[in-house]
Amino acid sequence: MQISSRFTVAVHVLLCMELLKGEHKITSDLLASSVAVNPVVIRRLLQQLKAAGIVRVARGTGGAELMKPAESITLLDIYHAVECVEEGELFHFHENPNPLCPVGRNIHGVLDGRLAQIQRAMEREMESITLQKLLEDTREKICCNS
Amino acid sequence: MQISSRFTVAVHVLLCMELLKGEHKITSDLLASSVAVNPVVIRRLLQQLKAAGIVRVARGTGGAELMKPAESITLLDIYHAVECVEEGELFHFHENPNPLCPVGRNIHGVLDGRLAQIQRAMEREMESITLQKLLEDTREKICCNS
DNA sequence: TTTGATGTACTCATTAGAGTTACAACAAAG
DNA sequence: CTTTGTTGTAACTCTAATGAGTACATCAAA
Repeated sequence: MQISSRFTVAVHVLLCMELLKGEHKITSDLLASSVAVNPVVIRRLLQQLKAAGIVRVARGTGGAELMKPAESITLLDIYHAVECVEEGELFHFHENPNPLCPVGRNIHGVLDGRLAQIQRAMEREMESITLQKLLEDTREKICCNS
Repeated sequence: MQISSRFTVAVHVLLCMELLKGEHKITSDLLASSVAVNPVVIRRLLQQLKAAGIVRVARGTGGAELMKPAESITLLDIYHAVECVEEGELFHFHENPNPLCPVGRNIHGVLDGRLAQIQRAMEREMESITLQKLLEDTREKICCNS
C-alpha cells in the first residue's frame, strides 16, 4: 500500500499558508481550491496538524497559520501528524506465526530490528527536509513561470 | 497506510523454504501452518515470487524452492515482488492540483524529487539486507531456544 | 488410475480513504 | 444583538485493497 495522499496534501496546504498569507485569508475553501479536494477534507487535515502543534486555526472568524517557523517544521513532523498508524509501524507484520515451527517461533526476533532499521532510514531522510527548503524551491519556481 | 503483511509473510516463507528443506517437502500447507494463514494465501504469494524469478514451484508433485542463492536475494527484491504499486510510488500524490494557484501549479515540481529521495533511502536500506543474513540470524536464534 | 499437490476463479468481510451534505458552534463586525 | 462567514464534526456513501475461505480443474509422478 501507498502512504496516504493526506501527506502530500498537508505539505501543499502548509506551503499555501505561507506563500499566500497577506494576499488572502487562508480559509479551508481557499486551500481546497488549490489542492482540488473537498473543503471538509482540508478541515479534517487542519485538525490533525493543529493537534500536532504545527498550525493554529481561527474558529468563527476563519483563517489558519503556522505556529512554528518553517525552518523547524520537517517532513517527518508532517508525516507523523497526518499518518494514523502508530510510530514505528510502517510495516504490517502477520500476527500469529506458529510457535511450534522454528521459523515461526523466531521470525519476530529476526525481522523486527531490520524493519525498524529500514523505517529509520526513511524517517532520517524526511527529517532532513524542512518546510523552509520547500518554500524556497517553490518561490523560485513561481518566479520562473509567472 | 502500512506496507502489506504480504511482505513479512514472504520473508517468512522464504526462510522456511531454506531452513526446512531436507526435513520436509515445502508445500503450501506446511508454509501456511508456520505463518498461520490460509494455504491459498501462500499459493498466491508463491505465484508472485515465482513471477519475480525468486522461487520455483513444482506443480502436480508439489514443493517449492529458491531459484537463486540466498546471498543474492535482498529484501528489496522481495518487496518489489509482492507489492502491487508501481516502482517509485511509495507516496500517493493528490492528482489534480489547481494550475491557477501558484502553489498548485508547482507542487509536483517541488515535491516529486524529494519524495523520490525519501523512497530511495528506504530502498537502499532494503537492498543492504540479504536473505542470507536473515538465515544466519534465524539459525543462531534457533540454536538458542531449541 | 490413484494420489497429493498446485493454480485460479469465485465469494465474502473488513478496513482505510476520500467525497459529500448538513448543521451546530463560534467570533467579529456592523 | 443580529448578521455574516467560518470552522468543527457527525452521518452517510463510495471505492479500493487486503485478506480469508471454498471449490474445483489441472497436473506430475508413483
